[in-house]
Amino acid sequence: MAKQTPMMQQYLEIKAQYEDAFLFFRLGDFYELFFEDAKKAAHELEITLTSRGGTHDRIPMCGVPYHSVDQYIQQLIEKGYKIAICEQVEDPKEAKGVVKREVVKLITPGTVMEANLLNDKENNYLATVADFEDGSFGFGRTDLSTGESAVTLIEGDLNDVIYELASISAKEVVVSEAFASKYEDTLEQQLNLTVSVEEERELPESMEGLCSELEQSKLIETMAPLFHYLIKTQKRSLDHLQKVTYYSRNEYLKIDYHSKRNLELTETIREKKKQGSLYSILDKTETSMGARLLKKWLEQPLVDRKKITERHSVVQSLLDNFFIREELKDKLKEVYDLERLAGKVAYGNVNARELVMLRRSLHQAPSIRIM
DNA sequence: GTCTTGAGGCTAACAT
DNA sequence: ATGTTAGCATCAAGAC
Repeated sequence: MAKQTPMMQQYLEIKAQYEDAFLFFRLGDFYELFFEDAKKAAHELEITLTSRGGTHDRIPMCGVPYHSVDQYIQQLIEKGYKIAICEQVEDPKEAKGVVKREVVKLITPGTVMEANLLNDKENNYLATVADFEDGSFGFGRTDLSTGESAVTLIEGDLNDVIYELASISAKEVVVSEAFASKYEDTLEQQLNLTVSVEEERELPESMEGLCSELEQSKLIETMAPLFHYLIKTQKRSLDHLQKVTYYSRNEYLKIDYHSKRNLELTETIREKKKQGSLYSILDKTETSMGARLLKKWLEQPLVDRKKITERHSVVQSLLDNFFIREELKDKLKEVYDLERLAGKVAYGNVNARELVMLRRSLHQAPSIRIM
């Protein structure tokens, strides 16, 4: 390969660390992509592929201005790609030679934090699968935007794993290299999700507290790679993550994929539209948190009689008490997405408008609690 | 409405 | 040797 300019050397060094992601390389007012990234991105995003350099050996390039980068990120995330955002980390006026640059965050389908890329009414799950020597699987999930995590064991085959991944609509799954080489194609094609590899299997010290309620070592081993992946990709505070909860797959009714589709619980069969689904008819929720909970209830019906009765009696008491119900509705209208707001605060990318939303929401909390 | 320009880094090519 | 300039993705603001 021909000798590169200083900036291209810098680019290649950084790119080598993020082989599996599009590297958005900040250059002045633009994020630029080079080489194969440029060719692929130009094709996916339908933008012009150009080049830079001299008259010979020009380097393929495409780019977008910083103020409209979000829409392009969104397109790539929706297609399941990962993106590394590389910023200029010193003042160009002070810099001698090329300005220092660093990857400041990795955006992947399962770790998106930007509100405009997330659907309010749906969780955005990053899953993880561990395969144990006895043939069983560990299955875990985290929604980075709300901070919730849950884990279970699967005594079954790969189809049961696929069922679990499909039932939470996981966007991305963290697995070992060995697992990926065996099943990556199946997972990507059947479930349309992004597969990420993480080898580290020891639980990070900073995450021990989150796993304090897990009693079996298999459960902790399942979650460890997922937490490593989060630390590696996010480069930020993960303080808003809540304790990992254990659930048994027997708590919920198993509905096979085809039945679920035919019941049109959350989307219609032919158009995959929400409108017309059972969920869209039942959804009278006032908050995003409520909408996500309702969806969970529909997709994972309870089987334990006692729990079902409990849930019914709560619903019944609200049905019977018109005034309390209406008052509660009014108060909840003032409540914004607390789960995700908390995440943004811990994460350090909260803005003023969102802080005002947080204040209004918390203001309602005491009176709601009394009811 | 349509056309032109500049936004900010970096570099190749041309000018002194 | 050192200095100046043209170009280069898209988008929004300004000119017409």
